[in-house]
Amino acid sequence: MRKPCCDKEGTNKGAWSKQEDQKLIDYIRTHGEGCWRSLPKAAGLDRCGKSCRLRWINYLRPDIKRGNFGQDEEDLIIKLHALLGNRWSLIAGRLPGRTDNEVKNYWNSHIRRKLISMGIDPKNHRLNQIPLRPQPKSVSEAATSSSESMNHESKPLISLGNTDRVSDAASSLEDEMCGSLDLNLDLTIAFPSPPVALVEEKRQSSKTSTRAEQMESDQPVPTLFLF
DNA sequence: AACCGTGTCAACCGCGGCACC
DNA sequence: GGGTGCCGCGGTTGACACGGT
Repeated sequence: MRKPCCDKEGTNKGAWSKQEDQKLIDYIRTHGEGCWRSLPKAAGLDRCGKSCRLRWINYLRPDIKRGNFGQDEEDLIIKLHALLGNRWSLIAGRLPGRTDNEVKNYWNSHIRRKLISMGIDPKNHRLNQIPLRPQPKSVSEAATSSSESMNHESKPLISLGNTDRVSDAASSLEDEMCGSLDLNLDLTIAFPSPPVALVEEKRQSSKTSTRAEQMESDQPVPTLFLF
């Protein structure tokens, strides 16, 4: 029997106050991330470690990019979702400054609806009915239709079956890569907006590194990688 | 102005994976 | 090899905002 992640009694829940945010920020600035379980006590917060981690990652981290998603970001999400399924953390890893939660929310509230209205099944990116608007005009619509065209005929880009499980997506991805799909997609996790010093350090070392490593470190915009 | 339906998004919950002993 | 603890992920919930009637 798994123990609950924290003592549910005596821990705050719900929205974070400014004071709580400040405590968390101060603590992480001083001690760095990690040890989430012991962090709340050390930082003087009546929260469980998970809650602290989530708050930091999704909201307080200094490199978070807030605000609306750009068209290029939306296109990228659609393409990555077609390849990876609901692996939001991997998708978010390709969108600097975006969190998995934000990507997931944006997908569920905007993109999913959009695809459905176009007659596209958001689970497998397959055209499952006559689109309401016959001639797509926006970039994302074009992106989606290009996914279709990349995919020869109307075969789903990823065959997710009934469950939309990620392992299926991953194996299908492998199949696709072995097949004729010519996408140069590196799926290793990229840290969103690493500290400048780190980037510089990596740049220096990349002079002697392999081409793959160079590509990994020199990717300012994910779309460069994809397309 | 009040009510209701819908959309959005921050936060929670439970589970799986991994590391350590 | 099995048990335990922690972290991270994805699904879900619930509060709030907003627009329509």
